[in-house]
Amino acid sequence: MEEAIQALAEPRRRDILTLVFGREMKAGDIAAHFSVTRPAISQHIQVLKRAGLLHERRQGTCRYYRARPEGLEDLRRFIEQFWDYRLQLLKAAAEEEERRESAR
Amino acid sequence: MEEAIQALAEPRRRDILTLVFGREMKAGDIAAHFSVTRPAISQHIQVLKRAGLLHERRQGTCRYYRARPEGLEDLRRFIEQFWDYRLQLLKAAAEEEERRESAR
DNA sequence: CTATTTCGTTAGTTGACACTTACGTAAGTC
DNA sequence: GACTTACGTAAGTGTCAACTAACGAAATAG
Repeated sequence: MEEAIQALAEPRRRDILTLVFGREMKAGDIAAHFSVTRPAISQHIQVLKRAGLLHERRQGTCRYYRARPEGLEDLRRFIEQFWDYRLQLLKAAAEEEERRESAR
Repeated sequence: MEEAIQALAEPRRRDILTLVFGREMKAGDIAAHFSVTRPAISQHIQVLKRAGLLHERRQGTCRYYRARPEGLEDLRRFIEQFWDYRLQLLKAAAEEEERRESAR
């Protein structure tokens, strides 16, 4: 999870991930979407790959990438843990409200 | 969301958030849990607060903090979007498997 | 009012990281 | 073999952020 959240903390890497979400793209085509140089994007891709957030498929000299949602599993659990607590708070607040309603 | 994910990218800030998850704690007591200096923790707390991830309550000279799950809403949506896609892929794979089963 | 406690804030330093330029590599094409 | 295409990698640079030490502020105790 450490690597995944570090990878997502960079806005451009989130953009890359969104770009290859649900469809494969060549490294060069990905880089073409950004204003920074191609090596910069290549380095971002390596970070995402190392974090388990990208899947690579090689064909000839090209490398195709697509998002790999499984890499988000741990981070998702971390977030969801807090979110469930929020729902629990909301439920408790609603019940409190109901008690006050019926007490009138 | 930008501020939230930046805040969570730092391991110590995640530790702080976990520490005040479901219970209030004084700033000093939070700092006592870590090996770095108190000002360092204080700065982390400010980052978390600015990101909307912490709630502050002042009483006398003390400041009590607790996790504020609502601050995770946007980030949660971002993660969940990819996760839903994963479930969709799994479902498609299962149906494919079923088709091959019944075709035998 | 002075002293103490509990904090936040500022200044300065160090390390990490995103970037560019230059180079290396692997798979075709002629 | 030499050339091209589509990449990754290495070296060097500037920026930002996490930290410590020193200081400031606000509430309370005596």
